Order: sequence, then structure tokens, then C-alpha cells
Amino acid sequence: MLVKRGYEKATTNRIAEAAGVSIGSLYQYFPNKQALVAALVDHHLDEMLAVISTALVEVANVPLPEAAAIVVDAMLEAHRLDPALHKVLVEQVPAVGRMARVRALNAELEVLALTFLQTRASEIRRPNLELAAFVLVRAVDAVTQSACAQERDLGPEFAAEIVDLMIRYIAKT
Amino acid sequence: MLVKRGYEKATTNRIAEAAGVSIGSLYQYFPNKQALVAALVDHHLDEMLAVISTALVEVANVPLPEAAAIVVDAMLEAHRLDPALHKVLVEQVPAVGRMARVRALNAELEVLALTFLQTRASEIRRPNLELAAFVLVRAVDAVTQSACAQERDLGPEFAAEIVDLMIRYIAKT
Amino acid sequence: MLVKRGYEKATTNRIAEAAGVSIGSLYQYFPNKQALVAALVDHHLDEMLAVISTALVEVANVPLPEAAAIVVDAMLEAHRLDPALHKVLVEQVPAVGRMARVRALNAELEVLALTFLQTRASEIRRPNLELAAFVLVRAVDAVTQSACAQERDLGPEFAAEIVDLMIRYIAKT
Amino acid sequence: MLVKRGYEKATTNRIAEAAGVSIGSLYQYFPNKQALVAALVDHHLDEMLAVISTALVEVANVPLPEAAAIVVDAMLEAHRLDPALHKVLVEQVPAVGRMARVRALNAELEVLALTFLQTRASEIRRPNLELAAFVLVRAVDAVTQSACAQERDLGPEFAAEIVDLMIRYIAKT
DNA sequence: AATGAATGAGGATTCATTCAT
DNA sequence: CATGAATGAATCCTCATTCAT
Repeated sequence: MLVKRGYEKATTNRIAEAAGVSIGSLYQYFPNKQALVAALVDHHLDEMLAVISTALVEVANVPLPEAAAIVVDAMLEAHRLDPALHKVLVEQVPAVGRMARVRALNAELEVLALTFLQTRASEIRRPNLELAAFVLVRAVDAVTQSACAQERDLGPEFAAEIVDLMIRYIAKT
Repeated sequence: MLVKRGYEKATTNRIAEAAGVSIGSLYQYFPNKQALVAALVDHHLDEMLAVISTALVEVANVPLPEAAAIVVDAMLEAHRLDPALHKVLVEQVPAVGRMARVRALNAELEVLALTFLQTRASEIRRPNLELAAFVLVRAVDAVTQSACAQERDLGPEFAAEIVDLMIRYIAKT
Repeated sequence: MLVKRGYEKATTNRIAEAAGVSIGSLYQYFPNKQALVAALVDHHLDEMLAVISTALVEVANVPLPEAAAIVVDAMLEAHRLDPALHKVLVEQVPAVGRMARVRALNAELEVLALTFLQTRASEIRRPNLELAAFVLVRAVDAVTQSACAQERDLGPEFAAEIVDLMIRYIAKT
Repeated sequence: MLVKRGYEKATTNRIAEAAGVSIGSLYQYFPNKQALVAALVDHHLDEMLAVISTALVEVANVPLPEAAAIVVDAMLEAHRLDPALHKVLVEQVPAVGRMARVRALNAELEVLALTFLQTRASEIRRPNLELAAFVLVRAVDAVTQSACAQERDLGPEFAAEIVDLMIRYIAKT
């Protein structure tokens, strides 16, 4: 519903109807429209985070270039979970009061990234690892996301490009 | 108004009152709410684009590293024009139908970036310049913007970091 | 429930929950909300009526001033049964269709009062006993009730005052 | 509308329609349904208070029995202003949060009554004038009001009865 | 008999937009 | 041109009531 018509046009009655339940039932599970969308946001972000953080953990002992490739794959996969939903959800996050949630998620990703960088510090060229984690997470996420939103080709060339962006930024020599 | 209360809460009546005119007058200049917001969006994006494209032109014959530094400076300056407004616009306006214009800004930036990369092709390591332009614009914009939104320190260290991200990504050797 | 939140806010679901049963069970015993409230009203009014009518009967052969004192005591006791409930019932229930019952209580009291006045007609100064019964019941009830509602001191001075109001109104000389 | 269908059935849309305006206009003048009814309550009580307090002032130097007659006339007149409206309004007062207003009005009436009793103290038999004022105001108001509500005959016999109730209660000998 | 999830009619309220002055 | 009262479609949400388990 959100994807098809946007937040404002997705009325609670329409959502209920589309879901095959009565509005009454909808409101038995969610106290209001915000909460309903917030739940969607949370669920979707949880799924994405799961995919990405799994990759970041798996990659602990993998050579840097391959590690980057795996992480980028995970990012792309996470964005492929439901690109249309992701778009609306991300747009509606402030209206739904889940900014805190998104910030928390980004913070989490940054922590994971930072941890990774620290354990591999000897291979990393950046002097300020915390700043590097921030830059990496934001840059990779943004490029991936807008590529998805624009329905760009997310094939191997694209993935390789981002991997190169990352590796050149962080890897020594 | 948009900044203070968000798109949904910024009613035309409130906007008119805040502007010190009657709604009647508002509707003399704008046929509807969308058009009103569109004008705002267009104006703001034009300003940002002006700053950045000026830099991109100025930089035509400057050595790559200095060029990058100047462009990053311009990006930061553009984001400093009105960070709060920029945030609302980017976050909420897409849902309202001005996505096109926001996309257009990015498209224009990509075109400018691509032009630059093409004129300096011999110094650039990327085989696919169009893809490189896309990646550059998105990555730099995202990092800048979220740094602004988070009120991170945007000092020289930050700028240098982004410049390095760019240069390592595009410059030969 | 009615006392705590008023008639409009006392939803059947809340009432059921507070009563420790399911709404389903509630509707097994009462066909609808009105009937539920009606039962409450009836029960409460029956209790009050019992107290007062007992006094009115007891008082059949008691000298007028003592009779008045006993009746006033009974009124005060009746209002003390559940002042909060009585207040809601009197204030909100009429609007819900149990006016009839409330009126009925007063009517019953008036009949009892009238009967009393008639059996003691020789001691009564009022020419129109029916009117006198009406005035007595209303005046005494109102004074008692608003005194309760205002948490005034209902001690002996108050009771004596009402007794005097009654006696001077009805007793010869 | 309130009179015809009661508070709950008097929907704002119906009220607006009956008033010949759109709901929009209604909400331009009243922030919500409560406020709308509260305004009615306030207006009506103001009118009634005006009638009664005028009488209480006029009566300052009139012999007690005539004074009582005039005041009772005023009470009856006040209740005749709009008996049906008065009934609904009084019933809905708590639901509309104007209990304070009603209490204030009663307090005002009691103060006026007390003042009167004090200026005429030598003619009054009650030892506790404050209590007497309370009893008088409540008793007379209640009798008048329920007589109106029941559409009893409010003719001279009724008025005389209440005057007698008052005089016997307060006047010496 | 008890349960409580499901129902959906109906209500209060908002807000973009119009138009007579 | 400016004004701002008026409009009313459309929205979110409540709550009495039902009924399958």
C-alpha cells in the first residue's frame, strides 16, 4: 500500500482492506498509523541489518579485497530485499518518528565497521579509523541505495566499482 | 515552516500566516501547495547547484588533487547554505512529487562531473567514466550531507578525508 | 468504572476487563450497554429506596419533628451508600435513557411522602398535599445530594437544619 | 440539536448542518465539540444568573415575604428562559468540563443570598447564615428545576408554595 | 458457559482551496 | 490586488457488538 500510493494516500482503511482485515483489527495490533509504519520500518531495517552484519562478521579473516567484495554483495543483497519498500520507508522515517532507530542502525553499522578496521589495523592506511568507518558506511550505503532507487544495473561491474572505491580508500599500497 | 514542523504539519494557512500574507494572496502566486513547495525546492537546489557547478568549472585546469579539494569545499559550502531545509527537502519532498527535481539536480551534477572526468580522461584510472561520475557524486554528497545532518566536525580533516576518497578512486597511480 | 471515567469513557471492553471477565461473558448477561448501566442504576436506586422507605414506614406513628429527623437521617444514609456512583447516575445516566427510572425513584418517594402526609393530614399545614410531597422530596434530596457532592459537613447541625426546613414547611403552628 | 437528540447523538456535522454552516466553519469558531457545548453552557448560565442576581439586588429593601416572592419569580423566569436546553446543559456539564463553572455560579448565588441574609439579619431566624444560604439556594433551585423538567404547572400556587417554604425557613416568627 | 479476535458503522477533526468583498 | 471566512471531502480512530472456537 505504502509502495503503491505513498504514505499520505495510504489510508488506514485502505491498508486494512488491502490486508483483508477490518480497520478495527488493524487498530487492535497497532495503536495508530505511525506505529503501523514504524513497525514496518523496524522490521525491514532489522532484516537489512541482519544481512549486512552477518557479512561483516563472516569477513573477519578474509583478505581485504575479498572482504570488501563480500560486504558489498551483502549491501546489494540487503537493498534487493525490497527496494521499493526501502525507498518509501526511508523517506517516511522522520514522519514516523523512527529517526532514532535509523541513527541507531547506522551507529551499529559504524561500530561493526570500526571493529573490523581495528582488527585489521595493520592493513589499513587511514589514520583516523572512526572517521574512516563513518565515511565508508555512508558512502557505500548511499551509492548502493541510490543505484537501487534509480534501478541502475547492479551487476558485477557496479559491485566491482564500489569494492575498488573502498579498497583504494582503506587498503595500504 | 517546512523546517520547523515538517511537510505534513506545514499547512498552507500556517505558511501564509508565517509569511505575513493571507492564504488568498498565497494562492495568487502559487496554484497549489505542491507548486509552492516546488518553488522552494527549485530555488534551494538552484543555489546549491550554482555553488557546485561554479567550482567544477573553475577547476577545469587545476591539478587533480587541488581540483578535488576545491570541489569538496564547494560541496560543503553548498550544504551549509541551509542544512535544515536541505534535510527536509531531501527526506520529505520526494514523497510529494518533486523527486524529479531532486533527481534532476543529481543528474545535472553527474553530467558536470562526467564532463570534467572526460576532459581529464588521461589522468583518470576509471574505465567507465559515466559510472565513476555517478559513484563520485553520490558518495561525496551522502557523506557531506550526513556529516552535516549529524553536526559532525566539518573541518579540514574531514575535507581531506573526502578528497582522499575521491583522488584514490579516480586518479591514476 | 462509571465513577472513575464517566459514562462516555466507560467502554464495555474496559468494564469487562475491570470486572475480570471477557466482553463475551458480559454480553451473555446483558444484551447491551444500556441494559448493563440500567441494572446498575436499578440496583443502586433500589438500595436507596429501601433505606428511605423503611424509614418512612417506621415513622408512621412518630411525632412529626422526630419523624422528620429520622427521615433526614435515612436520606443522608441513603446518599452515603455510594455518593460517587449516585452522582454519576444522576448527572449522566438521564442522558442515556434511564431518566425514567430516576424519575420513577422520585415518583415512588413522592408517593411514599404523600401517603405519609395523608395519614398525618391533621398535623399538616399544607393545603395541597401532593404539591407538598413534591416540594419536600425535591428540596431535601437536592440539599442532601449537593452537600454530599461538595463534601460538606453532614453532621448534626446540617441534619437539624434540614429537619427545621421540613417541619416549618409542613407542621401546623 | 442538543435538545432534540442529546449530547452523544448531536454530532458536530449534524449541528453544523442544522446551523446552516459547514463543519469547517464550526471549527473556525470552536476548537472542538466540548468547547462548543461549553460556550452554550456558559452563555445560558450567564443569562440565568443575570436574571436571578438582578432580582436579589433589587430586593434589598423589600419586606421579606415580598422579597421572597420576587426572587422566586426570578428563579422561575430564569428557568423558563429555555427549560429544555437547561436540562441537557446541566446534564452535560460534567462531560464538558464546566463543573467548575457551575460550582462558581452556585457559589456566586450563595454569596448573594448570604449578603442578603446578613443585611437583613435582624429579621432572620437562622443562626448559621452561611448554612442557610446554602440550603436556600439548593432547595429553591432544585424544586424549580425539577418542576420545570417535569413540566409541572409553575403557576401562582407553585410560586406561593416555594415562597412559603423560604419564609417559614428564614423569617422570625 | 467463557473467550477475545474481528467487525465496521459512525464520529470528531483537518486542511487545501475558493470566492465574495 | 489582498483578504480571510467559508467550504466539505477525506482522514484517523473508537467502541458496541458478534460469533467461531
